[in-house]
Parts: sequence; structure tokens; C-alpha cells
Amino acid sequence: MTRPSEVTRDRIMKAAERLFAERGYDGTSIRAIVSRARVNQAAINYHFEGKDGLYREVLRAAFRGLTEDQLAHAGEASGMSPEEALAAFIRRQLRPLLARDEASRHIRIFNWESVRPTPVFRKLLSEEAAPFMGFTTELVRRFLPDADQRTLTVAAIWLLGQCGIFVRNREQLAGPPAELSLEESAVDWLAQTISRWAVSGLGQAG
Amino acid sequence: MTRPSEVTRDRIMKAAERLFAERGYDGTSIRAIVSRARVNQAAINYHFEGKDGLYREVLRAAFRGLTEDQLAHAGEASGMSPEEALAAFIRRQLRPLLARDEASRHIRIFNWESVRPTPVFRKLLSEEAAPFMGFTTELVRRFLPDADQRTLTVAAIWLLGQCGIFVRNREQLAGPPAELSLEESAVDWLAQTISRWAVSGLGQAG
DNA sequence: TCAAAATTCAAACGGTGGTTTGAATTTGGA
DNA sequence: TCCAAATTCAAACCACCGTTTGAATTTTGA
Repeated sequence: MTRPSEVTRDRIMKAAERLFAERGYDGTSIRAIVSRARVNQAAINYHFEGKDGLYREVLRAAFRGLTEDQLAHAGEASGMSPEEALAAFIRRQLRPLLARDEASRHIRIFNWESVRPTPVFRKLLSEEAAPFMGFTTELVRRFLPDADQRTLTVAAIWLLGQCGIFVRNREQLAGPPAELSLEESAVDWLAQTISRWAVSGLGQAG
Repeated sequence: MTRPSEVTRDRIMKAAERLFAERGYDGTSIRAIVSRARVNQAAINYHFEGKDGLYREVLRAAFRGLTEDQLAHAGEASGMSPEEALAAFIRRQLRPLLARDEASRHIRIFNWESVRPTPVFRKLLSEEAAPFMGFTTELVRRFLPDADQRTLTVAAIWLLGQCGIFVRNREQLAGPPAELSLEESAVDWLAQTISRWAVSGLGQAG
């Protein structure tokens, strides 16, 4: 479908995704979106029934994109050793450090939500986060075969936290006082270092 | 000093700190602040030269409070074993999970900043984060005596990430699909678990 | 081809935001 | 005590926000 109305809708979605990722919901105005998308201001209300509706659609698309990105590698993981699978997962989580691509924008949108979740996001999370959390939980279960469910859940979150802090604070970490380099080789080294610590952390504790 | 103008200033600061922590900069209006502080609307411009100026002051106070809180325990840390010191640090970082106190609000304000740092915050961070980062770095250095500076920095950030994700997502983690309990005993268990993983993670890797 | 439906458009609406104003009041030092 | 400075106050100002309106235009299907 490339019906004219679809291209308008699509341009709005793309512009909105970029702006919501960069400035958050409150910081993004309808006028900024339509200016960037080069469509009429009323088009948002016509196609999405208002700013809330547009945001909901962006959120859903971002969520779908992110989980599919990780779940697409779920199959490969089962053919790897636990250590390899974990390292690959961590490397993938750190990708936004290098790329300014779609997945990075999606992660940024979720960062906004993690500070003060909108009702739309809460609903989405409780309904659709299960597959992603399940995948991450399976990843750590291979290191903690005897752990109970709570421990596995905490381990999965713990793992995400280790990666997330670098992604979230990318800009600050490049400057003082940390002065971290974010070139490709540096990110590779970072991924390996985190993997090593995470593996031995989970590996040793019962 | 309890000069009348000082109490006005103080009431504004206290109300602003609460609201900024809860709703962020954009989500907090001048009218909401003065209503909570029970002062006149123009008082903010008189005492702080506008909303920006007020925010800067809140940020500075929060930063001062947090670093002092951690540095106050720096002395105790040197009398502990590396494992004990790390566990105490992690326990302190997880405190906002339980308490709704001042330190918790300060951490929340910084969470807002981590998504889209204001210029004010960037400046503050590059100028005054050194002591705090230094303290955290010393904490991990005892596990990595031979590591270079970059590794130590990454280890410190890595450690903060493990705690931060639980604090930042407190509300979501209590609901589905994670369903984590956030009672005192559960938080104690969480702190111990994270400590164990972090200790063995850092302990094993050279 | 043509009429009905879908879509785009410029303009305006009501509401809220931060800031300014200028007078009224309170404070503090001579 | 008294006056100048500091502080408080209600009201208004102007800019921006999301949304609505109703007409103009384009698309669609028969």
C-alpha cells in the first residue's frame, strides 16, 4: 500500500518517533512533528485521534521492533554455549552506543518511560513484555539451573541494568570525568568486559 | 538565618524539589510549585530569576546532598573488607526502593537528567562528579588491583547500573510481569543477591 | 465520468505555560 | 521612629500548546 494517505501517516510516524525519542512526550509538540513531517497540523488528529493516540502507536511500533530484534536471535542462542549466548546478548544490548538507528531510538523512548511511565506504556508492558523477559530469563537460567523464579527474574533485570546504564548515559560518559571512548573497538572491549563480569558473577553464585 | 525572605526561598526549594523529582522539569509548572509552597507566583522570579534558575539551585542542592551522603561513608569503607564495603554501597544505592526520603528524591531528579541532560546538569556533572566517581572507583579497585583506569571506570559505572535499574523501574517491577516484592526483607535479599553477583563477577576476572 | 467519501488545509479557539508589571506591604538599619 | 530597601502580591501579558472547525481538494469505486 502506498496510498497517499498512508504516506502521510508514515511520515508522521517517522517524525514523531525521532522527536519523542529525543525530547520525550511532554517536550515534543504537535507543531514540531508536523513541521518535520511536512504535513498539515490537523493530520495528526485525523489519522491518530490526537497526540495521545499518535504516541500510543509510536510506542507499540517501538516495542514490537525491539522485542522482534532480540527474539529473532533467540533461535541462535540455543545453539551456543551459555557464555556465548550471554555475550551475544550483551553485545546486542550495547548496539545503540554505536548506531543512531531505529533500535537506538526505540530504546531511548523506553528510557523516557522508565522515569515516569505513561498509562499507555504500563499497559503495553504488562501485556507484551513477557516474551522478552522470558528470553532474557532463559539466558540466565543456564547459569542458575537451580534458582527459583524470583532469582531468575532479578538476574535478568540485573543483566539489563549493566548494559542500560552505558546506553542511557552515552553522551555523559564520553565527556569528563569518565572520558570513555565510544568507537567500535572500544564498544567491543566494553561488551567483552561486561560479559566476563556477568558470566563469572552468575557462574559462581549458586 | 530565619529571615522571612529565607523561609519563602526555602519553601520554594522544598516544594520544587518534590515536584521536579516526581514530574521532571517540563512536567512541573511554576503555578504547581507556588501552590504547594504557598507563596506568590512572582516569588520564584524574584528569588531565583525564573524557573531555570530555580531548577539549577535544586539540582545543585541535590547533587551536594547525594555526594555528601555517599562520601560520609567513605571513611567507614576503609575499615571494612572489600566485600563488606561493596555490600554496604549497594545497600545504600537501593535505599530509594524503600524510603521516600530526600536522598530518594535526589536520585529521582538525576534519573530525569539521565534521559535528556540539561546544560546545567552537564556542567555540574563534569565539574563535581569526580569525588563520587572516585569513591566508587576505589570501591572496585580493591577487587581489581592491577586494572587500568579505563577498566576501573567501567567497573564503577557497571556497578551503578546494576543498582540503578531497580530503583528507576521500581513501580514497574512491582507489577506484571516481574511481580517483585519491595518490602524491607525483599530489598535486603535483593541487595545481598546483587552484592554476591557483583563480588564474584569482579573477583574472578583479572 | 461523476458523485460520495476520504483527506488536506488555513485559521481560529480555549487553555496553560513562564514572565512582567507596578502598587502595596513588610523589613531592617540609621 | 522613620525612611529607603527588600519583599510580597494580584493582575495582566504574551507565547505556545493540543484541538476543532468548516471549507477546499483529492481519491475512490461504480
